[in-house]
Amino acid sequence: MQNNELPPFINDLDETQKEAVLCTEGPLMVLAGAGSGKTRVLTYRIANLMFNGVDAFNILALTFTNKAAKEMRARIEKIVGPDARNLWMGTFHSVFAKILRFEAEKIGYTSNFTIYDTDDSKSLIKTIIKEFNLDDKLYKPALIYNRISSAKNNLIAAEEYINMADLMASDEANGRKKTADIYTEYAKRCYKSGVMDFDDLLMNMHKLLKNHPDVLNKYQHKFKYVLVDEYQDTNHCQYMIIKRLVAASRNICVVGDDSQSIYSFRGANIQNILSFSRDYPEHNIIKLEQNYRSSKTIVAASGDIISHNKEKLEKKIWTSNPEGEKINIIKAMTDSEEGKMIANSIFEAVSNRKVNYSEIAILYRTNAQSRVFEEAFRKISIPYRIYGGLSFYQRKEIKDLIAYLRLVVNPGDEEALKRIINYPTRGIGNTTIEKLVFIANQYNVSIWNVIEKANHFEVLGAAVSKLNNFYMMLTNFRQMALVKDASETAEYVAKQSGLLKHLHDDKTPEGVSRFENITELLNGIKEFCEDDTNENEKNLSAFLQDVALLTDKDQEEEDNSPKVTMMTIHASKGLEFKYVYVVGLEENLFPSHMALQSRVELEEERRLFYVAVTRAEQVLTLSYASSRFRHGTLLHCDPSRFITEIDPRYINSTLMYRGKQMPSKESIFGTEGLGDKKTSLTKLNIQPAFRKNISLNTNKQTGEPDFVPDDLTGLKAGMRVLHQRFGKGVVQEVSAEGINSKAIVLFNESESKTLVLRFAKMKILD
DNA sequence: TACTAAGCTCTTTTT
DNA sequence: GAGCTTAGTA
Repeated sequence: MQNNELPPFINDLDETQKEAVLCTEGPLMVLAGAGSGKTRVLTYRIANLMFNGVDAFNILALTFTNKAAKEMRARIEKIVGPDARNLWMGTFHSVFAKILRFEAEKIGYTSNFTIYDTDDSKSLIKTIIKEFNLDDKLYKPALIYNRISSAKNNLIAAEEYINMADLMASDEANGRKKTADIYTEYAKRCYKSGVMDFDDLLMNMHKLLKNHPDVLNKYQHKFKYVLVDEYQDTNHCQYMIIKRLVAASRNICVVGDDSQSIYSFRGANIQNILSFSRDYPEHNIIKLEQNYRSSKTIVAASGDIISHNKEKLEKKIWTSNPEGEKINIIKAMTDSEEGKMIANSIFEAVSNRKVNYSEIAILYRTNAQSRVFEEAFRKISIPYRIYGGLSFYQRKEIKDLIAYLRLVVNPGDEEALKRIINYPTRGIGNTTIEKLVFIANQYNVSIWNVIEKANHFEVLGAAVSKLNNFYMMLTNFRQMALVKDASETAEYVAKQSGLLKHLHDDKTPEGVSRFENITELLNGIKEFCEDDTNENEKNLSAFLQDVALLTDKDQEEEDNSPKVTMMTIHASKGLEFKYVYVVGLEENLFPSHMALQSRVELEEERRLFYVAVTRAEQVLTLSYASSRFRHGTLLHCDPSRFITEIDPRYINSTLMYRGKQMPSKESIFGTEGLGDKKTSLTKLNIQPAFRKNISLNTNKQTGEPDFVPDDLTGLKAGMRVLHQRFGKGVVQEVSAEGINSKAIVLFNESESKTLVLRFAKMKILD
């Protein structure tokens, strides 16, 4: 660095933040508590490097989401100008994909490799399991995928897996001793197809640096300063790549918060942050402990929560913000009542307290929980936006066109080929495809190679001419791609493949929307080609790489009207809202029943709760339901243990209960209920017999559900009913109208049950 | 071969 | 509630 002047923008920072920005040389770990201005420090740090004469090309900043990278780049650009465009900034996956495409030949790929998403990977694994004649009940594709993924994240290649005694032993113990063979075949098939999965992008990057000293040397000198965001979420593979990259310069700055490590299921290793000091003995540690985001109450409550964890680094988070309101707790009878109560609470906040919809967020543990809130919000017209779930790029029609494009770039792409070889239908049925796969495996070539030589295989019979047509169509597309840009090629492919016509002919509402989505994708490709803010190439290959690594959160919102945000807690990381509702706080749901096996897992759930709570700036509301319809069964639920872990001093004593204010604290903190840590998963006895004759499918022609309980129209509180199993009862409350409505019914003057009307065969007596 | 209805299973979080 | 498989029909 040439000059040591202080940049003018430095005065925007507090003393510790300044320190973190100015300490540019050598290893630095910034432990940044929630709301402590972590992004600010990162952006200013990069700006300061550039201010002091470091070339943008020599700075590498790695993040976990595209959004974080994009935002940071925009903020830096505001400070230092357009030079910020030259920064190497992006997600681990996208930066490494870019480098790998450039260095592909070194590891036996071409720069036209395509990327398998999770679905593609699982589908291939499933195929392999079938080919191996293994029991797919034992060898579940998702399970094997996770096993392979975590091996890759730990830098264990297929050929090494067999030598890992502990892995092999645990596979053997689970009766899945062929896992190693599946991994080997999977890796072979991906390589043969010229394809990388998400984990390969990391593992191959590591392989590249490890086996090619010249390449390592090149990037070590290129990236003079390396910054890593959310360091607590890095896995072993990412950790090793970083370690190699900075070995020469040792200018590594990691920013993270061990209390917010919530991705261990994806291989994240909290040890990476806990042992930074051991890896870099000459390091500095700076702790950002002032929270600028939340009220004193919320900061104190969150500190309370995290103090229950054993594994953590010492931090004292404090704030000079006002005391703020106490935390509200909402207890509902059922999940749909929970939705209704929160909808009312939001309605109240917006109309009486002048809160904007966009300042409100609903956070939940699982995506499936969004449904009840959607229903409740729609009923009283609260605008909302759901993040996660099925994203644009996961829709069938989008994946179909993308599959065509992937095949154009890389005809070896097996999953893409299987997806569209007979879509729209062109008479190449399952039997033919099976034959193709069989031949391909026999000759150890790709399916595409077999199609190329289809004439040589008599077994293919009448299908040969159809395969020839398919081959010619695709060859035509490939030639097109050589001379035209991504946009024109895509349009041509959409038309000539028959995909566009096929969707156009479908006049059902879904069909129309599918057609619109394809049009939108084509527009998106056009924009990609016309976009001159990034320096990237505009060919199909570059576009596909972008798309493969895109997530729902990265999508631009077309309509900017204020909306309530709904998302999983995982997706909420890095965001903040004035009003936050953390919902579904029930034992076995949050903490998840999957995480109750060990202390370590429970601590991660607690960190997740910590993340949720610390998203809130001013008002925090926690809610739970005492019964919930989950996985096809109505369950009795106990409140989450996390609620009891908050000091009652921070909790509002006027509690909401079924829409009314309840003065008593005892109903929450009394003897029954919360204090009791025992979990119960009592199934209310809705016998399978009642579901026997009820099909959950909707009729495709009319869109109507197959079964509607005709006796129950107009069911209201006070009515006497006869239930097939429980006998006579009195309706206490009906939650909503329509097919999914639930009724609380009192049977035998004592036993109250919440019934989903769809499943409850009852008669109205009066 | 293509399509559909019915039946079965599984169900946390995601770059 | 969704995805997948199977069986049956066009």
